[in-house]
Amino acid sequence: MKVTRGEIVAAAREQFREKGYAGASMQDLADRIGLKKASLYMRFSNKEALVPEVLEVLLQETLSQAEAGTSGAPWQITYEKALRAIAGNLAERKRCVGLHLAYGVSDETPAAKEAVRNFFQTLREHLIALLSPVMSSDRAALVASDALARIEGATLLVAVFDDKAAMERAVQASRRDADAAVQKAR
Amino acid sequence: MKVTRGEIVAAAREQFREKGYAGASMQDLADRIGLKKASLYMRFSNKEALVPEVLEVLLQETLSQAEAGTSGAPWQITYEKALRAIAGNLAERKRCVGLHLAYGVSDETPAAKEAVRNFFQTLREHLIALLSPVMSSDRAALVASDALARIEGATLLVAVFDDKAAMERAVQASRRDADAAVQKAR
DNA sequence: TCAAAATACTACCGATCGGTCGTTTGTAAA
DNA sequence: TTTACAAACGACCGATCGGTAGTATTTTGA
Repeated sequence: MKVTRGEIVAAAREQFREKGYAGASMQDLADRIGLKKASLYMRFSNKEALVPEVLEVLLQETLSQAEAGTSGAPWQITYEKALRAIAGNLAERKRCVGLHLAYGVSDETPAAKEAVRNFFQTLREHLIALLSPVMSSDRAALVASDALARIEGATLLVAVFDDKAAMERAVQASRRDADAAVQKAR
Repeated sequence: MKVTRGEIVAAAREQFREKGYAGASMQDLADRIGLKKASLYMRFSNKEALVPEVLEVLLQETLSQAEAGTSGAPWQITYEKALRAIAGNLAERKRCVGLHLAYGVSDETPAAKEAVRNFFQTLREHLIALLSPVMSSDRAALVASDALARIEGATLLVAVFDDKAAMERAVQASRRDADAAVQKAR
């Protein structure tokens, strides 16, 4: 007895990753964690309520990976580590939870939609904060946005062609972009 | 009377774009084109069968836009036009059909999965063909793949933040990447 | 002109969807 | 040992899912 909230969220994360928001079912999720559907609804009032918590866990995991042991390191190292944290599980698991949810939520699920927006906004701001010390904040915003797009886009090649090298290239290229932006600003 | 196959495919394309594979329903699709569901099944034997035709239309549309009036133009112009054709409807419509389908299909829909693969492979090969005259085919493959990833990734920013400028930056940056690859090879 | 082929219809199928009902079980404080 | 409450349960809801059987209507070609 007693399935933890964390276990539910972790399983929901896998379901969303594999099947997207529409494709994931509460019955399936309940089965995976060894609960009956009615019991699952005890813990989460509806399907949409899973989304913010899944993204919150994913965000914390990503940010903690990004910040692990980077104190005092030069900005290039810290930035690349952050990119790699975002790229993280994407290449292994073949699909990106965030992107799958970004496409899956709509105006019919406003809470989920806002959660997705906050998730990516926080990621973006994290990257911007790493770049701001070495370039103007306007430029940092563009470089960070493009890095995010590049990494998320690489998940397409991973998903469709199993091309994991594309993800590594996206990380490296994004780091070089940041370097170039610093050079140009001088 | 008599709804054309093209009208069905066009409507299916919109549904897949907006709701993804799992989220789109045959009943909804039938309603939009003014048919009863059973009549829709007369024309397409199942939901999965819609996918290859939707992608085929999208592919032809993209390639014809890419090739329109580019005979004799320098490769940079032709390449950028192709990138812009791919980027095309993405920015307006907020979501990319190809990417939404790429994430939505699974091993349970093998025909659809293969169609998605073929779609992106053909797009990629088209870009590679444009770059091959001016760089090694290995390098062309990498540059083209990264351009595709970049543009598809930009759809995330368009979808989540309504950041259409990100798409334009992705196109411009991809063209510059190709230029740089040519310079480096000399 | 007339029959066959194509197209569309009504009506229905079993399965599953998200979600809720009333009830029982386990656990921990009083 | 009683009490109280979260957690889990079986059974069920109306709606919708993808898909099909049988029939009517339109288009077409000989």
